Formats: sequence, C-alpha cells, structure tokens
Amino acid sequence: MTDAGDQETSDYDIQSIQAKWQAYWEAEGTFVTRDDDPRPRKYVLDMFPYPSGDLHMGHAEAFAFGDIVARYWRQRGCNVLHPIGWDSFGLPAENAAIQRGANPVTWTYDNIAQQRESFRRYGVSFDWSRVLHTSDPEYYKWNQWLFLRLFERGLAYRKESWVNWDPVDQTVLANEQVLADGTSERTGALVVKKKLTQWYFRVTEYADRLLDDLNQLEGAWPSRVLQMQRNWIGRSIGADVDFVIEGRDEPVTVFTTRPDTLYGATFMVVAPDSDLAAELVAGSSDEVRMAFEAYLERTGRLTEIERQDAERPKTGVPLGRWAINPLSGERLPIWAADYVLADYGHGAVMAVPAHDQRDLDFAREFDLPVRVVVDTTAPVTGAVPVIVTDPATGEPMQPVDLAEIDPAVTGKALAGDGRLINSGPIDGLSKQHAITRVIELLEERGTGRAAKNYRLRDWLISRQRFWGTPIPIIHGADGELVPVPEDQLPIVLPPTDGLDLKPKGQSPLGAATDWVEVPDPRDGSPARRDPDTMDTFVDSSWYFLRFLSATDDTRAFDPAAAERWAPVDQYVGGVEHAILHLLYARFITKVLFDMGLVSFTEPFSALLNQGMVLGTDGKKLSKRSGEGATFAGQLEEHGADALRLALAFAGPPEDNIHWDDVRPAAAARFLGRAFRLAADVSSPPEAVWQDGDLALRRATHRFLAEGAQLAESLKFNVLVARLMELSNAIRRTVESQGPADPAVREAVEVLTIGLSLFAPHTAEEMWERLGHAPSVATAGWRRPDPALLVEDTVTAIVQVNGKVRDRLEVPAKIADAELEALARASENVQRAIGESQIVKVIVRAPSLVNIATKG
RNA sequence: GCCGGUGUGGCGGAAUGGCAGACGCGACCGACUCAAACUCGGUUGCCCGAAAGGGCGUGUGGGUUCGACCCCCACCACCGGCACCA
Repeated sequence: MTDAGDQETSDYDIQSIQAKWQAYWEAEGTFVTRDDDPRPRKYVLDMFPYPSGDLHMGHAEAFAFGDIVARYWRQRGCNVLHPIGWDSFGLPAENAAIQRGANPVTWTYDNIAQQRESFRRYGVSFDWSRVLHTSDPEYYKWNQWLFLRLFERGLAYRKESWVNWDPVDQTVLANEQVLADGTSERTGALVVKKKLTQWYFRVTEYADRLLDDLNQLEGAWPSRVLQMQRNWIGRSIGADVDFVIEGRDEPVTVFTTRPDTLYGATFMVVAPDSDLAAELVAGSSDEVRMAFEAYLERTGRLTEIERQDAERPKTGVPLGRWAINPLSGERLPIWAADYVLADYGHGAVMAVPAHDQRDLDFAREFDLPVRVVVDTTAPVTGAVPVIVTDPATGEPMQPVDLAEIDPAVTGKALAGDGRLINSGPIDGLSKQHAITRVIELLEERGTGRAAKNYRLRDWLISRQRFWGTPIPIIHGADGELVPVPEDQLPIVLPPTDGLDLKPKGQSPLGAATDWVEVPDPRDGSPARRDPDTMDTFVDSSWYFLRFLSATDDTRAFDPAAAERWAPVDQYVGGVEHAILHLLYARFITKVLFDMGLVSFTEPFSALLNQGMVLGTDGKKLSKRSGEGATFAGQLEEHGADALRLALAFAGPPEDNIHWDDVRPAAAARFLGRAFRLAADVSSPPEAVWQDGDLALRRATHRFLAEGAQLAESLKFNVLVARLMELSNAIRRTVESQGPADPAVREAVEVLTIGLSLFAPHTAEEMWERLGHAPSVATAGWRRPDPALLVEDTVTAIVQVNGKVRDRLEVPAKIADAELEALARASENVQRAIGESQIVKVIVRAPSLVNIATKG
C-alpha cells in the first residue's frame, strides 16, 4: 500500500507517523483526565460499543465525530473527559458460544481486546484509565444494587401478562425491541405473544416527566429523536367513564379521548383476551359462551401482524350483557372484538360509531345503531349555546340536514369539531367545551373523571438467558420475593462448565443447582435464586455515571464526581437507539434524581445522531455487502487520519452517507499537501506574524473565528472545507510571497491546530516540523484578532430589479450616498436600466445597492 | 390515517432574506514521464455568443418583499416514526 509513498514522499509515511504518535500519547498520558484540573469541564461520550467482532465503518464514523468534539474542547482549554467502555453482556456472545461450543466469556473478552487495539490504531483520544465492561462483576454488582433500589421503591415488580416472545432466542423482549412489522429487533423472527410472569420496571410512572422533559432538550437533541420519543410515550388526554353493568357489582371503566360524545355511545366493546371479557361472558347463556370461546380461539391464532391490520374487516361477538350510560341511562349491548386491545386503557371502550371510524366500521358490520351527536357542519363559536343566524336573512338557521354526511350511510365517521346535538345538557356546546362539561358532570355524579393514558408500557427487563446480570432476588418457599442482602453482592454468574446454554425457554441458570439453591436470607430455609438475567439495556442505562469513578468498589458512582462532570455535554450515537437506550437512560436518571443521587434529570445535554454508512445498495455497510470497505482494511490502506477526515467531510454528520462518497484517497492527498506546507515553512518559530502578508493573515483569523463556530455547531464537513480553503490560500501565498513570510508560518500553525481535530497524527508531525514541542492536541485554539476580521475594502454588488449587474470594490466604510452614486455611474447598471424609470433605490452600504425600476 | 423531515450541477454538499453552487469528487485539457501511475496547473450549472455580454436556473404552482434556495399558502415526490392506542 505504501509503495508509491515510500519512494516519493519518504517524509510523509502515515503508518510510521501513526505508530510514533500513538506511542507518545500513551507514554505521556496526554488524554488522561484528572478530576482536580480546575479548567472548565466537558464530558464527551460516544455510545459504547458491543463487542461483536472488530470495529466496523459505522464505529469509524461515530467515534471520529466524538473525537472531533473532544479534541475541539481540549483545544479550547477545557478539561475534557472522553472515556470508553464495552456493553459486553448480551445474546450475540451467548449464541456464538453455543454455536462454537465455546465460552461467552472468552468470545467477549477476545473481541474487546481486538476492538481496543483498533481504537488505539485509530488514534481516538480516550482516557484509557477509566475503561469498564458491563460483564465484569465489578460493574454488574452495581446493576444489581440499582435493581434493589428500584425494587424497594416499588419500581421493579413482577406481574403476569401477555409478553413478546422471541422464538429464536427463546426469551421475552421489551416492547421497544419489537419492530413495527412485529419481528424481533435482534433475530428478525416473528414475535409471538405468551402469557408469562416477568420482571418489569415501572417506566409508566415516569411517563409524564419523560414526555414533558423532552422540552428541555429542544434544539440540543435532533428533532427527529424528540418526535420519536413523544410518539412512543403517546400520551392521550381524556376521561375515564364508569359504566354500571347489569348483574355485576362493580362498574366497568373505559377510557375515552372524546367524553363529549358520550351521548353518542351505542354499544360497548371489550378485548376478547381480557379477564373482563371472560368474566362477563361467564354470566351469559351457553350459546353466547360457546360463540365467544370460538371467537377467542380464532383471535388467538392470529399473528400480531394480522391482528394489527386495520384494513381487516371487523369481527366480534355479543356477550349478552348490558352496560348503562352514566349520563343518559341508556342500555348498551356489550360486545367482544379484537380491535380493542387488552393492555391499553382498561381493555374496554365505549363505542361511538358516528364519531370514531373503528366503531363505525364495527357498527356497520353488525347493524348497530349510529347516532350523530356532534354537528360537524356547524360553526364553532363559544361555550354557551347560541342560535346561529343566517347572515343573509337574519333568520335563525335551521339545524343542518345531516343526512348527506350521515356516517351510517357514508361510512365515514365525523371526527372533526362542531356543535353538540342530541346530547341533553350539553347540546349546543363546542367539542372542547363539551369535553370539559361532561367531565364536570361525571365528577359530580362520581361516575367518571379526567384521565390520561399512554402508549408506553412498563419495561420488561427479565431475560431467560445466561449472559447477563443475575437478578438479585431470592424466591422463598412461601413465594415471597426476598432481596439479596447488599453485602452479598455481586451475585456472580456461575461457571459455564456443565451448563447447557441452549435456548429452551427457561434460564440456563435454573439448572445450575449449586448456584440457584440458596438459604432464605430471612431464616436459612431452602430457597431459590431468581434464574433470570437482566435486559442489557439496564447495564447501559447508567454506564455514563460509572466512568466518573470507574474503579470505586464502594458505590455505583461518586455523587460528587457526578456533580462535577454530569450530565454528558455531548453524546454521540446512532439513531437506532432513538427510543430504546435513550428512553431507558432518561428513566433511570430520573429515578436517581428522585433518590437524591444526582442533581439533574436529563442524562445527555446534547445529542448527535450520526447517520449510517451505506453501501452502493443503499444498505448498511456490512461484511456481506463488503465492497472492500472494512475498518481494518481502510486503516491499512489510507491510515487513520485520511479515513477520519474523509468520513467527516462526506456530508453533514447526521445524514446517512454512501461509502462511494467517502474518499479517503482524496483526504490523504489533502493531508499530503498540508504536510508539505509545514515542511515548506522556512521562518523561525519566533517569527513576528504582524510582518506577514495581510491577506493571508486575514484568511487565517477568519478561519479561527468561523471554524470555532462550525465545530460548536457540529458542522464538521464545512469545517473541513474551511481547512482546505485555508490550505489553498497558504499555497498561493507561498507561491507569491515565498515560504519565509511570517504569515505563512502563522497560517500553517493554525491549519495544524485545526487539523488536529480530524487528523491528529499528521497534525502532531506537522507541529514538530514547525519546531514546536508536542502535543499539538493541547496547543490551544488561538484567539482571532478582531482587527483582522474587518476588511478595508469589500465587493459591493449592484442589482437592478434584484439581478446582479455589477460588482464594485469599495472602502468598507463607504457612506450610503457615495455608494449609490458609484452604482448609478456604472456602465452595466445604466445599460440595464435603459429607458426605465427608477422608482426606488435600496442601499445597504457597503455591500449592496438595489435599483428598482418601472416600465 | 396521524406526526415529523428532506428536495440545490454528473455526484457528496455549501449558502437561512442580499454575488446560488463554497469545498471536494468525477470528467475534460495541459505539464512532468519513453509510457503509465502518482503529483502539479487549468476548465467545468444549462443555453445563446468569437468575445463583451445576455437568457434560464435551487421539486411544482401561487404569494409576501426593492430583493426569496431561505419566509407564507397549496400541491408533488422521497425518507423516517407511530398506527385498530379508544
């Protein structure tokens, strides 16, 4: 790879330069962060990698971005914390181990060693003294500690429920791990529903805060991610309404976002797979019961995708029971239908077919009555009923003939706003006012209340697999859940010898007899450990705090260190975690806040979601699509600096990029030119810049000012372009003024400092060539001289009717009148005006004159 | 269906109310070379023109403005999220 380079530019051999400076940084501890450093602190973090083989191009991009930010703030004189660790528990290790009959421990730590070496060769400025692996007992001990804290606060609990089951990995999944098409995020297998007792974290208790606090992140997180989180939490505001059921003591509560349409309810629907349906039908005739059983059986056979297909015709069976409308007293038949979900709201709805499309589809299918209670053609004018008059005649308007838009006929539900009709005490009100009024009426009667509902479900955290954090709970013989006493933590995984790790629907830990059978902490009687392990997203929900005191074996993290460093100033990672990891980390942070352990409620103050690196086929670069673009291969062929620079230059960091558009060879060419500039500089380090070429000095200082802004707004691609412009300007000056011009030295030094964010090895070598002591990483971003940021002369543009007709070199301090006179005098301008009349002249000295003409 | 985002040369992109296309890739021409590669220099939105210069041009149609890639309205296309969520 280096044959051409060897003979021609023996000076710039990137591989030996890399090795030299990597060894230097390591020996000097250049990037080790000290807590007692008094400078302003910045915490820059990339989402830690999962050790599944070597690093790939996605890592190369993401970690380049994180490193640019870290290196920028270091140049700005900050004490930067930029740690690294591994998210090293999880199924790929376990599955790989099963396939090869190997040990997940060996597989995992071998991969970590390889990735670690790759990071080192990539020249990422990590503080290696704080490395953590979530699969180390020293780490997962604190996972268990965290679980116990949630358990004692009632935020970790067990319940039986319908859960998502991955038939390939043979374990349950969190809602967040099931993709929109009903397949497993991990294995791609079609997820099936199973009724199981599992461990949950009570995320829903934090739903409001998780939603409302997103407002704090506006502008600092990508709007796409904020939107996705809001969608996922899915708050609906409305009312709970209690319906008395004939022949049942307890009323049935339903949630609705449209309490205003209560008078339009003509039947009630319950989810067929709910306990409520089973109970209600138990009180019905044999005939009804048999029809229901058959229906329930049929529903159970549907896949999740089939069931969620909104186009599918509505199905259902009557339950032979009746509900009483709490306001109108009307008797409503109760049906079971699978378009109502057991686990949202109360698993039952009041059906208002005139104003809800799903209810209407169902009503039309089964010939149930449709009653319009909102005249959506009526103007909405206010709170009190008013008689609307015809503006033409002044006569009171007759109620609109609704036949034309009758949902029973058109099949289209009337979802819009309007004026209430057929609704007794709320007739005439607008939708909004009717909602308020109905809730008041229900509350007065004690048969309903304002309510909220969420799409978000509690986080299912138990997994029936081996390679994860054991859940620190002991099941007493009496069925009690006994927390493991803290002094017995960590509960360390048993050795894999003799354990069958194959997925079989139950945790392999249950078969480790010596491990699972323990005395009950209460009285020493025989008891069993919980055999499940935790979702690895628990591990990653707080790891950013562990870095702050990574070796402290007395606590999960040091609150004083958290106070100093956290929250993370800049977080960098893929959009695939827009919901999963980020939601969980936000949740755990709020729990820690409630525990008084941290003083902030959001873990990541700013977030950069880097795009993906795609192959020509538009798919994520993988070993399969290949195209020769492996991380290791590119590192070998072009070197770390060219790869980093090319990735940063390929486009805005948040956009996906195609590997074809990443040009490491072009980046290497640019680095070679920059390096030669440093070699060309022939003035001494103490040269007086003020004596140098003014135009170049201006360009240099403009770069200092603009480059800083670009770095802070994460516009790395533009920042690289500015470095190239500066480099071009320097070359021109070398040609015209010679390499001894002090302005050339100044500019090359600034270029080197700028390059140190992207191409740290080349920059170090240039810095040394320039006669400076290492390291350029801490040389400092120079302050632009304000005097050099203002120009003496500027190019004014002269427009006629908005079209540019001339350009004038004018003094920057030119007066409006003078500029206008010059503009009018221009030959091109006169020609453009011709015979037309000048109607208006806009002058914005010194940059613009616009002459508007007529005729 | 609901919500959000994006549309600029052959390509990646820059410009957030004031010179559209910075910077780079690619292409073409030239220098170096026996030759090629590398490297270096030049040209490069489209159309008319020898040139000067002119016309057109930021998805489409309209609007606001002296002036619009940028702001407003409508539409089209693509991408993403959610979706039988009551």
